[in-house]
Amino acid sequence: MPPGLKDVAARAGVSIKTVSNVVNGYVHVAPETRARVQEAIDALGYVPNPAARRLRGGLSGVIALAVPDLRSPYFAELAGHVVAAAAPRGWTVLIDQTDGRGDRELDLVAGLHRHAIDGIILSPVATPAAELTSRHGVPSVLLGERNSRGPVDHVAIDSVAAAADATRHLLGLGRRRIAVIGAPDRPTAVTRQHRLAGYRTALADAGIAARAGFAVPVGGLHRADGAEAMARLLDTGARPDAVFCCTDLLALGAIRTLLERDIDVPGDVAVIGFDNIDAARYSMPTLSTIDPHNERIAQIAVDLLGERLGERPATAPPPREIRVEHRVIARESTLGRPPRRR
Amino acid sequence: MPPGLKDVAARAGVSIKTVSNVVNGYVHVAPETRARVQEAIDALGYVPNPAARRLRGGLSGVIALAVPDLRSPYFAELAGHVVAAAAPRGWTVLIDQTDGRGDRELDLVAGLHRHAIDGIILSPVATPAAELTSRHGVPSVLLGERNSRGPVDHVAIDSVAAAADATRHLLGLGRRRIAVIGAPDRPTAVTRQHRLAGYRTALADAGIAARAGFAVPVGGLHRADGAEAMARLLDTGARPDAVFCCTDLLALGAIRTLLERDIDVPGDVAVIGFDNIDAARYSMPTLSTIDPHNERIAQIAVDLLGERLGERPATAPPPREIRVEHRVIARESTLGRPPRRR
DNA sequence: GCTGGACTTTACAGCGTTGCAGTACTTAAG
DNA sequence: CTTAAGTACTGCAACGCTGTAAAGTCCAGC
Repeated sequence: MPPGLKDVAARAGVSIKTVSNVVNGYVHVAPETRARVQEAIDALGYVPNPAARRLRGGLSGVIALAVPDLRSPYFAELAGHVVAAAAPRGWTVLIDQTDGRGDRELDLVAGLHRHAIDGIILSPVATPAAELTSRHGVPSVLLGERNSRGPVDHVAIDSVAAAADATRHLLGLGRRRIAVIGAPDRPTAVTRQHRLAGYRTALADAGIAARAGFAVPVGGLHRADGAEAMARLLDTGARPDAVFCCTDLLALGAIRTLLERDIDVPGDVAVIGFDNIDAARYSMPTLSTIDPHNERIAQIAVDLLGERLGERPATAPPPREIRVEHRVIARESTLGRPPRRR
Repeated sequence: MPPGLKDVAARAGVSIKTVSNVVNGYVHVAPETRARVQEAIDALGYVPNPAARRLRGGLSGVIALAVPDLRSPYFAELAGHVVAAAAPRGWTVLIDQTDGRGDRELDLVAGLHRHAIDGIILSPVATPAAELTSRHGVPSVLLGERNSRGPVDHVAIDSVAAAADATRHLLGLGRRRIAVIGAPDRPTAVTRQHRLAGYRTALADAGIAARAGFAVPVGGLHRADGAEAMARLLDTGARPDAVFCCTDLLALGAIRTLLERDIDVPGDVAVIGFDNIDAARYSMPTLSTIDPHNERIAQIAVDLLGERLGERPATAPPPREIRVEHRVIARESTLGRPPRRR
């Protein structure tokens, strides 16, 4: 049985509360007493019991992160950043996989784990922000694109503008027959709707009419979906000279199809993705993309939670909307490879 | 303030304990009473407080998973499988990133979060199994290759045999000048030592002498390390006709360097990796590799924890060693591309 | 010496839950 | 009719911790 304050107190010859005071850094403890207590703590290997602290009304030091699927690199990297950002505060992160299911997202924000966690960072894909109320809920931060203001804090890039920037990058290279892979296949796919909107905006601004069949919907966001969508596009006889893919994974799949058919990237078709996952830096060719600064987003999300935890619910300021800058990262899949060496 | 048993009891007109009995499925509750209590639970949105349960000596429904870094696809995918395997049991997973630091690994097994979690699944990279004692620790399961029996349950493939199989696959294709990328750069890198040993065994069995300089050490296991190691190998003037890489990420980096130098894969150099991460199925060329059946490993690890949680510590059986079958997955990076179509 | 104040330590209650012990009733067995 | 066994429910205590209140200690200043 692990030791508690009781055991430490007995060993140090003081009251339970004095040990508690030492553990919590209360100032009015005699140095000599503090030393004796500390010695007992070390000797017994005492660790405070967060369950008891939590029960007492305190914080547990655990926050939740809800993502659709860790097996997707984008969310895995995001999760890694969140865990890393939480560590310096002594927080650990509990992971929920929502599988993109709206009911799971709602349950979580409604407070499914409310007793176990101090706050939740949610990367929702299926639920409109306005519906994400937190009844008995815990402090929440939403990540990613949302089309309406919700009742909780929100951190994201301007997804429409980013998609437009990606498209303009292709336009700037002289491409005019620009397709898009990853059009939404259902109305709840908010993120993809934004990206499609940005694509359309950029084309319209350049005075280019949208071509029928150049917006290819996908059923999922996996490499396989990108590969399959690209094949479908080519099989219609379409011959784009550039493709904007709504995620890097789609782009990597699309490139795979292009190369299999001996279509040069970027010679024949330039490809740009979105997310700047790690794999984009090492693919062949390396993938141009939009960098949403996930590390910064993770840090801000953790900081926002940190602020909320320090607030009285009564005096809490209204939900905040934080906009993070994105940037276009131009790599080989649009610029081409540098001169070869051997 | 979220409702507790007290509130539910008041609403249903029964005692606190009866509500507790309903929540826990105690059999001797009259159907009519049960229905009334259930109605109150639903109306108030009652959720049991795991902190209180835990304090009372019960289980919290939270397990920990310790991995070096979620931003590495191998561990991210593993984590995804663990979270998915835990979900049907109603467990949530708390993620610790150890950064490959032995002290963190030791702290965790020693019971750093002992009060918050019911068990821990650890994927250690820096600590010999024998040192992973759990003093006040919680039920633990170790994943991955270990060179000595430890005091806790352990699930892994036979890493030496798997590396030998990978090397034999290259030998079977007629390759004789086989290099290895990812030799350990320090003695604690147990996993890589095993894989190097398997490589050497296979070569020796085939009567091939090890060449000096054909075992390239790496400082990390990232794509960049693989790319850099491959460049280093080629810059020495070595001309291998095959490379066994200790991880898929190293292999993808190595392939990147080869292609940049116009060395055909697998025409000039066949490459095989290890891990079967998702990216290996979609790289260009697709990557041959060893599949360690991570999904199965995750499932077994969760099941082992489940068994341990149901046991009295006194009657607990001794640590188990579970061996999972691996298999060689031959793809384009060793077999070549199928005929092209357009 | 006495008062007041700062410093140091302590007792107690209660957070939400469940194991245990126990009460009150009902039914079956002897 | 008595006893035993079973069913339905309840009350209490304790898990480990910390906020509050309060008690005890010490010393400066009058």
